Amino acid sequence: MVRGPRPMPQGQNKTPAIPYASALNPAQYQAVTHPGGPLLVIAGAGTGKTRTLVYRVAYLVEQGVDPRSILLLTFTRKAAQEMMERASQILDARCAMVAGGTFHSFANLILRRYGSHVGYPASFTIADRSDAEDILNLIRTDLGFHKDKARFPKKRALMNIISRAANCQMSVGQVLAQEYPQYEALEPEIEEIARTYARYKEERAIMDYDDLLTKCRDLLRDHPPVRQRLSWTYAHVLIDEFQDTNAVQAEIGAFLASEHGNIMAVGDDCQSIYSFRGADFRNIMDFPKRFPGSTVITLEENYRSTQPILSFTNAIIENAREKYSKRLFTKAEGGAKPIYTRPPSELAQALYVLQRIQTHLQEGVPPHQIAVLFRAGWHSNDLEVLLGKHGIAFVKYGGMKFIEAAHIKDVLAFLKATVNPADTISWHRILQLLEGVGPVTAKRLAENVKEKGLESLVSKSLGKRKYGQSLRILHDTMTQLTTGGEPVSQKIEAVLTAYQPLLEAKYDDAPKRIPDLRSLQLLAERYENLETLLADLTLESPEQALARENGPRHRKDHVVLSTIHSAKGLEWHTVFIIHLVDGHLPSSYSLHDEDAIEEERRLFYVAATRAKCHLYLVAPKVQGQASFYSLATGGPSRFLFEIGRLGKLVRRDDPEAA
DNA sequence: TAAACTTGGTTTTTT
DNA sequence: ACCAAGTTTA
Repeated sequence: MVRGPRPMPQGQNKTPAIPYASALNPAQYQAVTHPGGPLLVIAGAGTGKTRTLVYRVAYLVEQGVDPRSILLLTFTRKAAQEMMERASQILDARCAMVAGGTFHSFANLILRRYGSHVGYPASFTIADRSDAEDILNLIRTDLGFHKDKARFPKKRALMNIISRAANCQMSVGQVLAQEYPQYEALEPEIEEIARTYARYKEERAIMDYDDLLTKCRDLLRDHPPVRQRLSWTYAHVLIDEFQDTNAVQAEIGAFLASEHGNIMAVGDDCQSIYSFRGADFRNIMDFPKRFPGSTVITLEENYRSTQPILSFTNAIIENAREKYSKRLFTKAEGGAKPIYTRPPSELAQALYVLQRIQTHLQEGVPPHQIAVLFRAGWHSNDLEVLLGKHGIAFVKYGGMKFIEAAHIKDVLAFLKATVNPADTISWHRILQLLEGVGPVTAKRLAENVKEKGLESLVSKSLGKRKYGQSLRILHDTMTQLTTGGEPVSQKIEAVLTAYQPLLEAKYDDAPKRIPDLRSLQLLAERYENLETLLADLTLESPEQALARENGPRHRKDHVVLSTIHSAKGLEWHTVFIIHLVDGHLPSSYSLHDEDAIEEERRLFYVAATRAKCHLYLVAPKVQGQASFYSLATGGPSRFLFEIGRLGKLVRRDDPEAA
């Protein structure tokens, strides 16, 4: 059963519908029309990386490859969606049938189907980061380590350690030695927590983000028939942002390509910014070793930025410790130098940005072509308030999310528990909403439900407790939800009815939260199946899903605020980089580690290369004494100092005069 | 045993 | 500013 590339009726016309040679430069053309076999495209910022992938998809489809057998793995689902849309525009609707998404969403799909091979039922639930941390916290308390004399890591640190071990393929001991020397003495205890955590999830059909990747890898590695079948299903594997994939993701890609070798990876070593998730920019260099016979193509012509911006970004990356193989150029001439400014305070910074945004809007720059970028979610707090006061609409990417709000998590816990009654961490959350039920009771009841089923909630001994009545109501709701076959929207309705009184009892600001529940309900109406809804909400930020839902028209009236990480792959006419101060960018956590500083520099590079026409570099003077929360030294970022010709590359702007 | 309150320690980026 | 742990009260 050979199911490799095969001709489709529509694809047999001999003259291509798309003039590839004139639409692409020679390097892009070579990548797009590559005959097959492993291909690595090193694509500098703004060199048409997305364009190349889009045309590659169209080319393959036009050649007669079944679109469903093309797998396009990207960093966000939005990116995959947009590429498929663009490919559909240049060729035809067949391109929308390409299988695309993130590694996590792909792994989710595969594991729903083949999970039994690695010990999971199709109805497993996914624990997002905070669920996973809650599980670790339960285990930590259970094992009693917090009572020890030495300070024991908190749930957040535990999660970081365990996740790093999974992503970097290391043992807990190795992670501790490398990254957390202060906890090295606690290795046996932390190991025990990690083991208990793994067992906890397996027994309850729960996966965390890392499990999706590692279990998918295990499935492909340990089950050759499944691997062969999937490899033939996906006859062409395309991976975007390859510099930010980690070892597990790279293995998944390799297994998928194992039968045919048609793997195309696109990335830029200078833009690797996810080492905290186990990505190593050196991986991209290993591609030709891993796939013998690889073709390597480098894209160096930049189509995004003006020459002054490009000169500046080239100067940033020139100071990287490892020298890179490419130098970007543009044929375009003219353009303004980046503007560097030093507002006297953080508030003055927000005011400056506000005024500049207003000016550009008056000049006719569309709001969605203006972006403000920063290192950490809270860096935009001042600006958000100010923009709100002046009636400038904005969307924010990164930072606190819709799905992380407590009331949304509550509702999702109800839904997860109906899909997977063994999901004790969701039950734990639900039960504590009831008056008179705290952590101890919740834990006991949750374990009872897992062992003995829903009926254990209405046993005689519990009926006498003061929360007996609430338990009966909960039991009835959940029984109805697990047995009834009604559509998703009705199930949500039932959950909201049960949850509303609990919400009102728990939160003083309940009226403010109710609209969010309606949004959730609206979002859910499109789904036929609860598992899919839950997986989508956990694997893609609803902000992005909603933005897509409301269409481009909605997005166009909003200025964009974004963390630099979330700005990956995007571009804007005008870009502000704020908090360009030592301690913020580079972040103070990175200052003691050379590799970490290198990554912060790449982060700055990614931010600056997002700009097409205008780039603002804003380094506020930090006022007041540094508290625990603001560790900035107040000096402008070292990355500015190290650029020797800074004075020639940027124009200074005196905010006092503005 | 839950809930309300005090105190002391921590700190980012994302699927 | 937030979270965990300890203390007090009901």
